[in-house]
Amino acid sequence: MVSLDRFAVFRAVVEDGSFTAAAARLKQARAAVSFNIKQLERELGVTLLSRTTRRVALTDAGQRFYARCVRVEEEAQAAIDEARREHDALDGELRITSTVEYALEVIAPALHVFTAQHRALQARLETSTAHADLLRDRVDVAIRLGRQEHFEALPYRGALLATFEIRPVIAPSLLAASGSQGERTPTGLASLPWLGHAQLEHVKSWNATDQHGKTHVLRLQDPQIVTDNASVLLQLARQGSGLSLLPEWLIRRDLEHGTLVDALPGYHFPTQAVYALYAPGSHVPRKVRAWIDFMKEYLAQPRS
Amino acid sequence: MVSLDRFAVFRAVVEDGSFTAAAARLKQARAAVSFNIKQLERELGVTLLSRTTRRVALTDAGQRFYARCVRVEEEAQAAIDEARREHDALDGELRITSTVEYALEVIAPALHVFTAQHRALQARLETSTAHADLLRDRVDVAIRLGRQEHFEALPYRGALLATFEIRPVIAPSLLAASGSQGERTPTGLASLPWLGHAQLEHVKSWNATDQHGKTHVLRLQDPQIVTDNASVLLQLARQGSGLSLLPEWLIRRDLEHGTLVDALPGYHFPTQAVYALYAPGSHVPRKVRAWIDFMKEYLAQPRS
DNA sequence: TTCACTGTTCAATTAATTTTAACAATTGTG
DNA sequence: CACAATTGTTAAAATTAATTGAACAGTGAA
Repeated sequence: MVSLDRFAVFRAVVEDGSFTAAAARLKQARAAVSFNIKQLERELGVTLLSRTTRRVALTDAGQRFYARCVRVEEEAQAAIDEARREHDALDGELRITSTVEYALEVIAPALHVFTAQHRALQARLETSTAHADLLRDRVDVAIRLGRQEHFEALPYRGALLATFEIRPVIAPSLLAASGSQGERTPTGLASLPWLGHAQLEHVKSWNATDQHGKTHVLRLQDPQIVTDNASVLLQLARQGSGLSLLPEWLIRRDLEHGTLVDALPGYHFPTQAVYALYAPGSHVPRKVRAWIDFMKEYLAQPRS
Repeated sequence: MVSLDRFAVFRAVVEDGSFTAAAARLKQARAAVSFNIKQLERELGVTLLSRTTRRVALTDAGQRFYARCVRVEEEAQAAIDEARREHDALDGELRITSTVEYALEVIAPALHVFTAQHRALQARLETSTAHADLLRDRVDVAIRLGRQEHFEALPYRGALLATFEIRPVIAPSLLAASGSQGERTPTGLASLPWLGHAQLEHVKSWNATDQHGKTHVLRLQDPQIVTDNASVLLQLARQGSGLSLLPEWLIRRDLEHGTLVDALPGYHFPTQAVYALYAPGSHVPRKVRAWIDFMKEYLAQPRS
């Protein structure tokens, strides 16, 4: 009913003392100021400014209304400023979700560096297997792993942070004990026991590419053990329970320590993506942007 | 830059939980709500509502902004309500100006009755000879006396309260002492001493109309005494210093007491107007309207 | 799956605002 | 005292902005 936008015009007239001066300040034609004041008075049903062609004076009602106007405008400006400040702020809470394993192996160390750079930020890292509803759970960024195509269909915005490979790994003891005596070729692995991941159980073969770009199909037996937990899979692999395909970031230390060895060195497996998903909307909060940019850079440089 | 009118739309969405419900409450199309929210977010540069087609959720910034919005709207509503209340109120101050004589004889007794009817009103009656600038002096109503045409040119709005006559009066002693021995006719008065009013000094003749509607021209001598003050004129008349033309409201009691007598009973003089001038503007405060209406009624009934 | 319902988009319509220019009223200046 | 300058208002035109209605794509429940 009453347009609040005219408050600013009224305020300008009062403060500048004339319609002309107010128009100059507002960078509008005098007629526009006149129109707005008239409309405001009509909407209120009250005369705010007594005016002849030469003098403008506040009425009683106008006097009080002016004081109110100032307060309204101050409150409004505070609201606007706060929204923008919050948007541009590198403080407050940053809520992140990821899988347990990735959180443990990658996010946690990364967060250690990130929060050291931005001490005003409080990170809240939630690990969940279920894919959370970003909106319902008020999550700022969800780190998801998988094939790129898989995320492009989601109703979120996503940024590709990095890619990684799934590597076939095996305990040295199992490799030594196998009949093929350390033969690390596609055919040599076919007879080894296989540890399956629940989400990939149906995949009985993997495409591996050699140095020359030639594709080899690695056919697998039915797995003897299947689990949905990558950590369990890793543990089983360490124990020599079988050959397992695991993301490179999960097995980095085992490879360094020799507790696991690469079962097909020189061959490449299809890359997986690390995606950061965040709520749609044209304006991304600065802390979200900062975290994503940081992670891109962090994941680009090789880990020590 | 930022339109405050969209705050209400945002608030409705938050409170109703969906764009559709908000649109229903605001009696608008869903598209309008969508448009307004998008504009608001664009103007702020901040995403306030995370939304998929199925769920709407506040962002951090949106959460805080909502709280601010409520305050802004409350302040604005208070401003609007106060302005309207003040406009419709019969309290506060009512500032009136008039000439000293009219204030003394008419306004003061009238105000006595008026303020008794509206005890919350505080009247401030300022008597001034100079015609005040209504706007500069913040006068609500100026009571002015004179010819009707005189006020229609002013940049104020005016209401005709009443009309009155100027009467020629004379002290009985002077009338008795005059040669014509009480002859109260136009010709009989011509030789009497004349008391002039400064504003009317140049007028040497008056048109008087008898009962039959016939106009007589009353030719006067040069006045021996001239003053700009009606009270002084009255006092001089009482003393028998001369014949004087005075407004009927000023001489009412003198005529009753016989300290003055009408010099031309049965003849009529051109009527003068009592005008109430008030500040222009389409909306007249209720207290001003009440005072003017009261005065019209008050002046219409014969004084005791 | 299908269905009902969500928020968004688009083009067309409608409404609102702004401007330009002319005007009447008023003040200060020469 | 007339003149020029300036004020707020007005009217019509031009411009912008907002709103609508319909079609759409995504979502969740039966």
